[in-house]
Amino acid sequence: MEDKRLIGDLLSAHGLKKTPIRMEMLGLFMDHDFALSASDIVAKMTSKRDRVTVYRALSSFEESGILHRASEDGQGVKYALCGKNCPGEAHTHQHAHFICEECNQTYCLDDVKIPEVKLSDEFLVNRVNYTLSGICKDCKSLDPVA
Amino acid sequence: MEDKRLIGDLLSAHGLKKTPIRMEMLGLFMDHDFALSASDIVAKMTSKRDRVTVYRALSSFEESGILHRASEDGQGVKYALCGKNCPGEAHTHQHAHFICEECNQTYCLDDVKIPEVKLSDEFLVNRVNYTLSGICKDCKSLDPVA
DNA sequence: TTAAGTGCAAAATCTTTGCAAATGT
DNA sequence: ACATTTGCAAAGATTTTGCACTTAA
Repeated sequence: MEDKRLIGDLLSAHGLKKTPIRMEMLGLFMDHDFALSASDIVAKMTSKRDRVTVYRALSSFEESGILHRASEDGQGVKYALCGKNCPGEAHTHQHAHFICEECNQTYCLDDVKIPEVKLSDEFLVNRVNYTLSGICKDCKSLDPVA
Repeated sequence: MEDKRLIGDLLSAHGLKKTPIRMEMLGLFMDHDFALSASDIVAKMTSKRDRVTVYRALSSFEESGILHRASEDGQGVKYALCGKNCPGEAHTHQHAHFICEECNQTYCLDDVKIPEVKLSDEFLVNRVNYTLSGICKDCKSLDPVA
């Protein structure tokens, strides 16, 4: 992974320490184009780590704006890297997500803008979440049946 | 609640038994215009009931198409009644949901159609979930600050 | 009668909190 | 040095499973 410097910079830029665990965690997010849950991460980490540490790192990353909650499918919240579109604090993550029903992976569709709707003034809208689900490219090719 | 017959019919129509618990559960869903989690239901049930029974009834209702998963905010999946728009098995719940960040209640915006987007053909879309969040009418009136 | 639903006990997850020790800057 | 991060232990919450008992149809 040549992104090591990038990851380090990302951490420092947010006032976080470059510890092995956090470096590895962010590496995982960079290596996957879909969202990861705490459990996903623990499972993928080479060096065995404590779940608690992962939870706290995720919270920390979310607070710092490095990650955002991409989806909460079935059990467990999933996180994804904030792209360039993420406007600092105001986390109106204006892109859609796709969850594969087969492999349960969550993809960030960074290029798909969330269409707007107008709501009755009974509601004050702060955030929008647009999540599609179905079959992803990988599972489609494996599955002869549609 | 005069909907008793309605609820009973709903259960029979799906080949389910009209037990007191299930009747009461569906009554709760009819009495609220927002989604309920298993915990919400247990808390609201007059007669004290087992969580397990509630979980199993919810699964049963979801399978039958009486309820659908409306949102999964933070912890716990929430369910809502399927409206007339719900096309039987193919649960493309084409209406938006609103989650209040203050009281955590989930509203089904049955009248808000989900806008379509086109995805690359890498993805086969089966379902769409469009969830807005912010402050609901009740919390807005209580909160002088916006 | 008999399949569906219930209740209790128990376990598997997921997540949070507190505190002492270790680590990065 | 000092605030951050970690690890362990422990607890709370959510959800699932197994089995015997009850109940609606």
